[in-house]
Amino acid sequence: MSENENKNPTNFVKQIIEEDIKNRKNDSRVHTRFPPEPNGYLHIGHAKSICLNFGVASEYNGLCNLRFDDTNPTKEEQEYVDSISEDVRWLGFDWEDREYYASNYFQKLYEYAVQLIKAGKAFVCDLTADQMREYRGTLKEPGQDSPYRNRSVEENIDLFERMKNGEFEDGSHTLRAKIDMSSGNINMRDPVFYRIQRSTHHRTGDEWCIYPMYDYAHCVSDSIEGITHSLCTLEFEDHRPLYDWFLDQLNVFHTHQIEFARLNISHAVLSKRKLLQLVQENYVNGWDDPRMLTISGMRRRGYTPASIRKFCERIGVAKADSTVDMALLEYSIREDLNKSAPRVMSVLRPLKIIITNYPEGQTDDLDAINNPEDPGAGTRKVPFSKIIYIERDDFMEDPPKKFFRLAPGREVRLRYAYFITCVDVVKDDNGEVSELHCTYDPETRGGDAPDGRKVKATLHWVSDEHSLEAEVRIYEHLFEKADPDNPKDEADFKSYLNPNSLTVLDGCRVEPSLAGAEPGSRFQFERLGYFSVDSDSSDDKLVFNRTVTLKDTWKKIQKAKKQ
RNA sequence: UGGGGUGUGGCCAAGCGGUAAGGCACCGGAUUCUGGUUCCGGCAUUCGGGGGUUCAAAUCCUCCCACCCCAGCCA
Repeated sequence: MSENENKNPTNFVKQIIEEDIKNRKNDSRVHTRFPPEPNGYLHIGHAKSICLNFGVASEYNGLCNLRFDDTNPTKEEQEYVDSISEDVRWLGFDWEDREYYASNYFQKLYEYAVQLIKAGKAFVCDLTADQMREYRGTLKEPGQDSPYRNRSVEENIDLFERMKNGEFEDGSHTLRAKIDMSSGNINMRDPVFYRIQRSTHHRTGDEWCIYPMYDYAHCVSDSIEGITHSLCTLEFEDHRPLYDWFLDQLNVFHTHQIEFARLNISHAVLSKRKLLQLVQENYVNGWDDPRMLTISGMRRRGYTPASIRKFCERIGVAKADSTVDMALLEYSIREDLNKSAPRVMSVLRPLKIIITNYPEGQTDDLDAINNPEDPGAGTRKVPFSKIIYIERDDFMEDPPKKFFRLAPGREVRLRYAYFITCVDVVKDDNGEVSELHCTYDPETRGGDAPDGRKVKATLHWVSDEHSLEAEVRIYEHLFEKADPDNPKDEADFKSYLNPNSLTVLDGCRVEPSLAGAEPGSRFQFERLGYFSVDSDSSDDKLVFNRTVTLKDTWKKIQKAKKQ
């Protein structure tokens, strides 16, 4: 890693904050918040926001709150607040006792609304949703004032109180801000900020039948919590005038809203709506399906919190719409696991080898290094015997020029074990290679030839008698197309789903040291990739997820040849 | 002339008037008991386009072009 990458990268948000600190704005205090709506699971895009909010807070000796933006009881559930809390914590961030809910402020929000009515800045409107849409105008034409816009303060107060008391039907009345129906910014055309909605809230139960809307609740919540910098995504840019309007009218602490570009990743879909669709229509197996870029999916897949944080640091924070290459995410997890994951040998598609000159019934315990990147990780013993398995891909009967691995008559090294030479190829009735007969050179025990002769390849292997059976789940990109949700595309994003995104390999063989491996633990299967033990794994049956492959130069050469 | 934004290599992204950081990807080459890792080298005479200001412009001005967001009683 270059010296330059280690330097804490700058971005426009930090620049604003640094300027504010310099100018002693808010007494140079920095206080942010991560404000998820508990209506879905967190994904890598949220991780960007989490890292940004908690990151700048800690960098400038400030604080970051976790605040659930729970103003719409029809969509929100406790299940989601639990999963969100777990995910933020897992990512490595601590909000201490500052876990807040917009719903904590419902009473205060109500009182502020009354204050706005008294100031002549809000009115109760009887228009139906359809009527309101007509009065709103269009993008290019101004709207028209509601016929209820000029009700007296007294009448508005009375009506609003009765709304709260449940005297009206859902949707029959709204509380609206009195701003400007001809504004070019539609958000300023007398926006609704309270609606009647009789549904049970996951925290306040049936205490309220009116609920504040985002534009009102969010800015006031920020203000109540003393948030200095309210970071949100670009689509809220034209809500900022309304955000500012409420705080100005209320004359309360004024938080500064700053917008940044949301994250997109190639070969993936990141909107909550689309993720929900994949889950509900069973294109994936739940929110934590390892193919999903949800935090829970990535956790199950084997991603580390550090690798996700590093990824978020690398992609930067800016205002330009962008799509980050999935390769960068994969690089980030490889980089982390290369340093930390214990190495182990596993054979995914076994090809049997009989070492013809190896004594029957003998076992050889060979020393293997646990992690060449970490000398402190020590060594372990790996048993060798007469019958072993190697990867089918590591043998070719008629090898092309650059194939270095095993072939008839050729000698290769078995990692940490012996040099072997292929002397015979046995085929089944279909002409498929069913087993190989090889001889080994006892002099090469440990992997080096005393006479100094070299081999071109080192293969991983596993002993038939000692290895454990395992299921391995191989994942590829969920989408074949780099930009499955291109808005200009006529086709549905689901038509770009990769049919090979999941391949379940049964009958894989793993080395015995993996017995009892805990779910969630991560390993490098030498020469193959990084794998983690799935939550479905048990002592009876080990189940691994492939987190990511190793970089594969051989595969690249093959691909280049085909084209 | 509806409003609000954004355009720097294939993908991100620094740059803030002094002559294009960095990462990923890609292409070499060295080391290697993982075709991994590591290392070394290459990769924008040019910053959406045109004009202008200036000794000097990706940075300032101006016109144009492209793309994104907004018409929920969602967030």
